[in-house]
Amino acid sequence: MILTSAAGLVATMGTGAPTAKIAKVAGLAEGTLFIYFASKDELLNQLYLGLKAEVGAAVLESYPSNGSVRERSRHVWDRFIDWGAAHPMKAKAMRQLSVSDRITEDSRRRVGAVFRDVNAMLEQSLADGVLKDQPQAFIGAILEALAETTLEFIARDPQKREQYKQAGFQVFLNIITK
Amino acid sequence: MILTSAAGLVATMGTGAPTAKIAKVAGLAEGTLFIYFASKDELLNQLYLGLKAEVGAAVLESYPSNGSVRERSRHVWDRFIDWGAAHPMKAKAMRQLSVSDRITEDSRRRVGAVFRDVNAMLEQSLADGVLKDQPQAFIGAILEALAETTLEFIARDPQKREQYKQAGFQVFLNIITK
Amino acid sequence: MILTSAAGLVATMGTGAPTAKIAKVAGLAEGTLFIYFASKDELLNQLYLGLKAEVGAAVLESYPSNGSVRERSRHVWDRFIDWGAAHPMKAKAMRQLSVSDRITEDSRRRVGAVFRDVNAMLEQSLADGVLKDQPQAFIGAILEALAETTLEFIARDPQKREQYKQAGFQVFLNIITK
Amino acid sequence: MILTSAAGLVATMGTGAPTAKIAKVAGLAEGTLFIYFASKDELLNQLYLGLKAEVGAAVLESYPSNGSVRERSRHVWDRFIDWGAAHPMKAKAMRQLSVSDRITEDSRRRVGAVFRDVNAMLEQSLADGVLKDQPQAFIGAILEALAETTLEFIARDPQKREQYKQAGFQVFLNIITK
DNA sequence: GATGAATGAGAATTCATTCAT
DNA sequence: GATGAATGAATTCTCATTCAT
Repeated sequence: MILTSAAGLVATMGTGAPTAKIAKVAGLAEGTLFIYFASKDELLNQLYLGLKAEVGAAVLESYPSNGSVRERSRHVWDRFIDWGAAHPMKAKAMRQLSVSDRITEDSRRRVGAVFRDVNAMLEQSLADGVLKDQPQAFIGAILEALAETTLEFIARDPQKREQYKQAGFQVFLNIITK
Repeated sequence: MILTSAAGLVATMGTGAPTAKIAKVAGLAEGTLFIYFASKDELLNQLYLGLKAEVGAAVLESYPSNGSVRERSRHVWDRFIDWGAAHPMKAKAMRQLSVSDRITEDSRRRVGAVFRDVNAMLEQSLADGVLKDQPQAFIGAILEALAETTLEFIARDPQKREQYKQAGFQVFLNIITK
Repeated sequence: MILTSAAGLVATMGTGAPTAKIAKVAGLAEGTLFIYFASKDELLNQLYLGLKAEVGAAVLESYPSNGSVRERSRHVWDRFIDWGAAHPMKAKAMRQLSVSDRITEDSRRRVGAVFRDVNAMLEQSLADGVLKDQPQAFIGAILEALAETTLEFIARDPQKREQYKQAGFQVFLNIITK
Repeated sequence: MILTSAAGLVATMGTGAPTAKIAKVAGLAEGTLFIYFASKDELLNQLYLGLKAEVGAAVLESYPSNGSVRERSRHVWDRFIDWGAAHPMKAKAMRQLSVSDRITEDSRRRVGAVFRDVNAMLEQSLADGVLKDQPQAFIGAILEALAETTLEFIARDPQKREQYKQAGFQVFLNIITK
């Protein structure tokens, strides 16, 4: 699949990864890629949206709607980290794409929509956290940065996965509650 | 100065900014750039190191060695954010460079050295924070991510600078203390 | 019909018009075009021949064989211009094809054959025109160039159609008679 | 020189001639061409303007301002045809460019300016020719088409050069005078 | 040291043509 | 016959790097 090989190459080479290489890794000829994506920018944006949607789905699956704040936070955090640890390339690609100027404002806005449910949950939980009066986008960005950093360290040293995961969660909980 | 114009262009165009353009903005001819830097990769790495050194210096200047944890944390945080808000281009360039595969492992290691003093301070402060048993690098990375995110939002909406700065600090304090 | 849509696209895009686009406008799939034409060059040549045949037929229809030189000239000229004004796309496509190196010598020769009858008529009329001793092909080419130029101006400013048509005819008559 | 080799290749291959081939024929590397011309379109337009300017200069040189209409017409015609016969590639390239949609309206307008002097001369001469009431642009286009056609035949059969030149002139004179 | 023209290896993209269905 | 996905060579353009002046 094109997006899968794109994720791998963007992870290691950044958004500068050649379309020809992406196609070849996907088992296709150079030109074939452009049947599915009108341009490299479109491919990059679709990749970004696809990855975000994937995390979103992973996080929301069997979400304990009636659990305590702690339970729900734990669920969100664990799912996010587990997904990232299981797909380190995708996680790294996501980081690269986040800072790229080739991702349009429109794409970034759509991602907000995908995470609306997650954010709604967070908002309730934030009742008395340190960030209670901040815009959701800011809180979301901080948590994302926290998760990405945690994943980066897990990727570097997979054996300490649980340790980092746990430590990250402490910070997470600290941020959204008290 | 070459590095200054490089920072500006890397901020807006990413690491793909042409050396020719960097040279021109610096008031030099294309080829002259390569008298000072053997290759673009070297320029990029020097830029990365230079920016990090600059933040490091800003953060450590008139550091209140004998202050309370809160005072010292506040100092570090405020200096970091103030520097970033005063030099949004440099801050953005730093973010671009952080995810680039053109920054060598060696450069990343050297940066650790630059921040040794900051980290040492943090370590003392961490006596009973949530991250007390985590490797310094992890803690440093989380704080860096937090600061970068905060700066990103300040850059987008400079009027809310103090609000974001304050909120970010709360998270910061929460992380390193209790 | 393939040739019809080809005419339209060659008119606007030149001979570089993609076969895929031609097929789509004709309501066919990309590959289907090559069932009817072995290659793009063949399509282009057939288009060229088809257009020339169409003009030839238009010009010869109800040709006043027994009329005076003036009457016959007038007939030829009016028919040519009327056809071109009625089918500006076809006329423009013809011009594009005329200068293209993808039209074979063979095709150009065949066109001569199509116009044999028109030329025969002209030859009689030339008894004492300025070009009386010139090769038919030269005379034909000059008249064609004259007609194409006239059509170009009519296409640009359709309101002055009759004015250009009349002026062009004066030149035409001047060339073939005295 | 780039424009010279471009003229040769556009003459034989049309505007589709690859920039890489143009550069190579000019004795340069592929990329070097783009130091002198920002894009292929710019190259094509400059070529067009250059060729037109060259003809313009050839035609106006030692123009007999005080001669009779016949003398001045003869001068213009002979110079044009001689130039074209001496530079068949340039003449053919000019024809290709004339029908190309890559030549901007602006370029075409500039050419009008270059030929202002020639046109001024023609206008005086037209006092009682068949085209006396037509717009200069139309007359100019017809004469250009006539000259191009004449050159085409000379290129095909250089031995008959004087014959075609003379015959073309008769038509020319017939058009602009009586 | 400084210059900037020249290089040529890529890069993204297009398109005629093929072929399995 | 018809389809349209797949191909990969060809095309325009970019850019790090070199080197004669």
